[in-house]
Amino acid sequence: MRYLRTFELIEAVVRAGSIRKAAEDTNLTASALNRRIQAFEQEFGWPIFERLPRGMRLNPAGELLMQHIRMQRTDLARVQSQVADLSGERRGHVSIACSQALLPYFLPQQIAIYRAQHPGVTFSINVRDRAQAERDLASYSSDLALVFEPVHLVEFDVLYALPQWVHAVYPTGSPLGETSTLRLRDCLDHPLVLPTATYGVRNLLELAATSIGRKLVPTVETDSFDLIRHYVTQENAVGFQIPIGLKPEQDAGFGHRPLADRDVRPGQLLLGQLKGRALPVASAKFGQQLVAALEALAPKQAPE
Amino acid sequence: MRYLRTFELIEAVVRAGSIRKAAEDTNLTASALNRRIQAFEQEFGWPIFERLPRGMRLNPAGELLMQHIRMQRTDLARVQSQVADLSGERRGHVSIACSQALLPYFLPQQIAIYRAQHPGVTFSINVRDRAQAERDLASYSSDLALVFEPVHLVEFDVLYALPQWVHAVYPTGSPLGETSTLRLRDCLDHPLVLPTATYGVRNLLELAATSIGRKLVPTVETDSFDLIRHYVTQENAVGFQIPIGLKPEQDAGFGHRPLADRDVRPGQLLLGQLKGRALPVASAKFGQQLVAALEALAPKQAPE
DNA sequence: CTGAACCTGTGCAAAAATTGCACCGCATGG
DNA sequence: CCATGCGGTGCAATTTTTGCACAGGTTCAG
Repeated sequence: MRYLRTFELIEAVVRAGSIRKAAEDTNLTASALNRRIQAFEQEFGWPIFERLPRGMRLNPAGELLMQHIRMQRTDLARVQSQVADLSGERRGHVSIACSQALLPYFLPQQIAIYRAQHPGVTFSINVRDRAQAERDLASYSSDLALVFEPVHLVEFDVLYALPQWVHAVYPTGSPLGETSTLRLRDCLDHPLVLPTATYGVRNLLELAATSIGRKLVPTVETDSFDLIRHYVTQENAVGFQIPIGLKPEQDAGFGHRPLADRDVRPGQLLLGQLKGRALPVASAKFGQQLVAALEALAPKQAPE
Repeated sequence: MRYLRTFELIEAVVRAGSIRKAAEDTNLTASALNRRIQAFEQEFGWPIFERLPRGMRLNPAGELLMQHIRMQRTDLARVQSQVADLSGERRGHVSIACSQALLPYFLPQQIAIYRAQHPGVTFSINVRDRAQAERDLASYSSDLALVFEPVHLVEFDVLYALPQWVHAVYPTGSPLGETSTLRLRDCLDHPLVLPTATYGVRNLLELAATSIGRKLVPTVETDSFDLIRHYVTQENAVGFQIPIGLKPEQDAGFGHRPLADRDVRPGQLLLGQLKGRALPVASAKFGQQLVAALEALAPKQAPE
């Protein structure tokens, strides 16, 4: 959009940190770019950049303006998407900030279902921990967030909350698969493969361990859920995940089952958006589909 | 703002209804304006105007866009006002859609108080009936609304609700001033000076009259509260108003007192804004002052 | 202390976009 | 049926934006 050029240039300067670098990125001369920034500041009424000997940095006024710019851009996208929708064709783009657990089965399936009906819609999936996901929403860089046990919840509008019991993952044939109920203390006798502290599963486990007077000593600590799943088969270890990231049936090589309710409280997988924001049509509709899909998942996943 | 020029031009065309007329208003040639509109439509991706033999009219896509334009413009104003505020000086503009009853005493006083502290802030006061006031908020043409008994209340965020008992206004010396409690039936024996049906006071009175099996037959019906006040002294008539528009003490020529609670239910004077909208600093602060002022008014105005 | 490497900012001419003018085709309404 | 008012277009004039060269300043390494 031509009339948004000034905003693009401002953003380029913010990103690059100096006019000269931004000028390269935007295929302009530093002088031309410089004058556009100056012209804008004059119209706006206040400087929006601090001039430092090493470049430019947003001042508080500029920060406020940037928020407006981001908001205004995404709102224009929303309008365009609504217009496209009333022209019959649904086009558009859905961006989701989500937890790793959604990657193997849930999201690929849901996206495929949606795209079967609306092939014009594209997706971007950004893997974020729960804190980053909320920041993504706030900066309008994602439309939807699907995360486990988010932290702040301010400015977060919950569209659906799905309870998720933490599952233990163990190699096939492990004694952990035998007992009538799986207790946390039984797991702690095995080598532990744990997610790092930024993850909700780890948090729930730490709480649970503390309350039975034990400590979690991870043999392997990782931010890859994939690694957790695959490591347990190597060393008769035990890993932990939420069931939405696992196949319902036992997989070749490893099995999984929920930990006892009284040991580890269930967490919540939350689908949400930025509070008060009107989403583009495609994102809103995909959100609705996700709600329906999560709803269908809800009762079945309660432990026996 | 230079970069908003395209939007201004679009708005001009919408207002004027044709490119040629809009061209005059904007000091442009029809051809230049025409090409800017066409260029925008191409960038936007869809036409936003219907070409009629007699001019241009927004199509549905255009309506959506206009909403975005209005929103974006007022949000920019908000940002500028916030920036001004963090520069220490408070500048800005407050626009209020309000009922007539606020004009004689309440608003002038409140505005004066506010301006004493912030002389840089200007005001526009738009007298609107309750339905219009809400439309004003929705189209971003007013920041705040202060109205009696609004109708829809969707998209309306209530900042404060002040109960208001309908008062009868009568000439000094009228028997209506004598009784221990003022009943509606006593008023109905006098010639009635009533506001038109768009007003909340009329609405409350109609409801009350119906419930005691009477009908309101106005001698004078008007949309001027001023006329109501002044007419009663001419013909020993009785008018009705809410107390916020009346001096607490009896005025020269006429008196007023609340109608009995059981006859006419009290209405609500509502201060509100558009739901979910972030107001400019000046408007937000003035809103806070109004809330405080209304709060201070609340207990004293309950009838004995 | 010095010179290279950054940075923002400015005068001026070249390039690009916008505009005004004249005009076309078309529907409408007296 | 013709005058009027409408949106749209080719082309030249005009305004705006840009690139180039360069000024003035700070930082940092040697």
